[in-house]
This record gives sequence, structure tokens and C-alpha cells, in this order.
Amino acid sequence: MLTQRPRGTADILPGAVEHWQRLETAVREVCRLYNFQEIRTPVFEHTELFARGVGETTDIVEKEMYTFMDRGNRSLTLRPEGTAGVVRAYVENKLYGNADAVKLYYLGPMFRYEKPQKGRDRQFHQYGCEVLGSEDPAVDAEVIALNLHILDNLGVKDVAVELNSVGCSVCRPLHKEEMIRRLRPVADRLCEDCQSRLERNPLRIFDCKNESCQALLVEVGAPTIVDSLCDDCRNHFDAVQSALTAMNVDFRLNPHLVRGLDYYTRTAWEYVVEGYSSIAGGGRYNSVVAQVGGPETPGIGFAGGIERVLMVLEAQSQGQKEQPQLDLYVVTVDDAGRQAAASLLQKARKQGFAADRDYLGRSVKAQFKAADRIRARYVAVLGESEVEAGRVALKNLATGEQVDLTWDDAIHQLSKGV
RNA sequence: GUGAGUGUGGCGAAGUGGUUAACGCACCGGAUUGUGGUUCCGGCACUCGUGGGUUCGAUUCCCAUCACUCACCCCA
Repeated sequence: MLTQRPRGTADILPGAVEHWQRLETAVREVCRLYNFQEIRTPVFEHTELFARGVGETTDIVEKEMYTFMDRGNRSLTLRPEGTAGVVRAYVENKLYGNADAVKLYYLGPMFRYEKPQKGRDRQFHQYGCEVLGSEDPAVDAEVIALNLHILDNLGVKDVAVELNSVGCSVCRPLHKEEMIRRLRPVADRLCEDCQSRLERNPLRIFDCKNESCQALLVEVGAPTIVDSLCDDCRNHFDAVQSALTAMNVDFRLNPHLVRGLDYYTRTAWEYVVEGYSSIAGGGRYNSVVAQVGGPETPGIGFAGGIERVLMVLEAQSQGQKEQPQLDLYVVTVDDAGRQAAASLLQKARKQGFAADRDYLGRSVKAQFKAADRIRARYVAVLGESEVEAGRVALKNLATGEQVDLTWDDAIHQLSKGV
């Protein structure tokens, strides 16, 4: 147990961490292009924030939060998602004082107490963007495009954007009522899951894989949410679509798309790759800021699952070769060589070359194999004769060429070749 | 949370109620001794997830537990 990580957590080891860094770099770079700025908020917040911000009746709040009492008897919760904390920071620091809409992004660990499976850990990681202070449909389109840009830069292929509008506080309740009115009389013919969905979130019934439920929806003529939008929402949704088209962003309408968090209004979307669960998703949330105690402020954002994006990326990029990791590997053949090695290594490193050596006293042959394994470009052989002459045998591992040089010349040589 | 499956050396993977648990890869050493990615020879390494129980005896049978995988739920 001592040597076993907690369930649903992962060690990100060398070899994998490079992929994480690449993703993080892509997020930062693309966000810069769209003039989004990074924000870092605490990993835990007052439990209340999530209860109010994410929604009391969501699965997240009802059964997935990591909640604990601290020594001061405060109820705190490890953040299950990123938006609530960002909104809290926005309100607390009065960022709404800005004339412009505030464009923020974040990156970091999130926590949900769930049964782990592929692409679903208890500590997982998201990157996400939020825009606070504008309900311009152009913002919706821009945010949708932004993540597509990130995924594209990373080389994720075949990403489809699924788009829907889930209405607002005016039209959604009406739609919900209508759904319930039509389905309640035949509720006993719905599957078990859908019977509970009917009261909580009837929209989800459209997502049920059970054919009889789908047939029942048709039979009772249940309206989709997009068909029930109020004029304002309809216009907004139309404008978002034209903006996306104008930006050359492909999307497909999915009238059944529902997002899990209660706070979404109007635009809701997901990024899906065939054969995988959605790798990112977002939505507009026009009531969250007020919900959390700030001034009535519209917001919109998305979050991407880092593990999920990397999973797709890995599956799609089989057989990509690694880059050389080391410029120089010092092979020592005897005590004289081993003693001189440190000095040669430091000289090389101070010149900006990545350099390493053997510390296990292994044979020359084994040291060469090690140099190969870590893809060193050059090997410098140091033995008594070299040390006495103040020289090294420098071998290019790719070409097999080996030359006898002074240390300075050898280090100079490192900057040449590939 | 529900259902199913899996858990043997660093990795992959055989195996049986009973003396020293195969093999492959990797790793280490050697092949006239200071040179790599091929070959040959030799070697190191396993509390058989963990804890109980049955048994003269269990890695192999039973129970529990932990972890992982898959599906559902839900989500990133």
C-alpha cells in the first residue's frame, strides 16, 4: 500500500511528460494568439462555491466531490472543474471593472470521485478558456475555434465539433415542462435510467441508447430543445452558426447534445473524435457569475481533458521517432578517465550542451550501448592516454567517425553536425 | 454507484495441489582483454497483487481486500 498510488491517480513519467509539455505549450501559444491570459486559481475552494456554481443537482456535486473539513472546521473541496474558481476570482478581484471582456485560460489538475477507467481518473487534468463579460455570438464562435486551433496545432486529427443550443432561463423551463407533460403519462415505458432522467433532466432522454426510449420520444412527439428556443436564443444560435461558417469552422448540429453542468445556457458544444468519448466540451453560462454573487455577467468557456487529448494523439501518431536527447556522452575507460570526466562534462554543459556519463563503472561496451540508448549524438572517450595528452577521442555515433581532439576543439565540434 | 474480467521477475508471457516456477525481451559480463545499434556464450532477477482460510502441503481451491481493464451511469 505504501508503494501504491491512490486509486484513480497517475504518475506521469519521463517519456510521457514530454507530451504533456508539448500540449501545455500549444495551449499557451494559441491562447496568446487569441489574446487570452493565464489565470491560476486555488486547487481547493469553499465547498459552497461548487455547490452553487456547478449546480446542486449535478452528478459532480451530488456524488463526485472530494470534500473535507480543514483544521479550522471549514468545508473545502478539491476543484472538480475549472470554471467556478475562475468566476470566483473574477468576482473577488473585480475584474469586471475592465472595459473589455475578460479572456482567461487555465491549466491544471481537477478532482472527481469516480470509478476510474480509460481517460477517467480521480485526479485528471484540464485546460480551459473562459470569456467573461460578453454575449456576442462572435465570442462563442471564437472560443469554439480557439480550441480547434489548439488541437490542430497539436496534430489531433478528425476532430468534429458538435453544436447545440440548450436555451436560457426563459425557454428551457418551458421545454422541460413540455417534455414532462408528454412523457409522464407513459413514464412506465421508459427505461429505469430515463425514468429518473424525466424529473431531473429530461433533455438527457434524447441521449439514451435504449431504442424503446427513442421510439417513445417519437411516439409522443417530444420536442427537441433547439426547436423550442425563444426568439433571443434562436437569433443568438443562428448568429453563432454564421460566425463559425464565416470563420470556416466546420461543425455539425446535434440537437440532442446536453452538457452535464447545470449552468450552461444557449451555446453548448463538444469536440469529438470517432471512437473516443468527447475530448473537450464547453458552453455559455450567462447566470453563473450572478449565481456566485457577482454582477449579472455573461460568460462562456470550454475545457479540454488533457489525458483524453493525449490519448487520442498517441493513438494517431504511432511510430513517430524521438529526438536526440543528449549532445555528448562521456565514456570512461579507467580511473584516470573517470576522474577527468567531471571536468569535461562541466565544460560542455557550460557551453550549453546536454552531457552525461556512466556512473556505474560499466564496461566500455556497455557505456557505448547506453550512449546509443539515450540517443547521444557524440561520445567522448576518456582514458589515461587522453587525459595525459589533454585530448579526447570524439566519436560521432551516427557516422561512426572518430577523431582525436583537444577538449576545446571537441566541444566546438559538438555544435556541428546534426 | 452497478455488472463482468484480470493481477506470475523491469516488460511480455507459460504453468501445476507437492523437490531448485518455463521461455522471450531488457539488463550485466565475456568472445585475446579501451568502442555502440547484428551474432554467439554465460549470468543477475520473481514475497506467483495483499491478507486470511481449506489442506500433510497452494502460485495453483475458497473468502476478503486492493489495483487495473471493459461496459453502464456520468463526464473532460
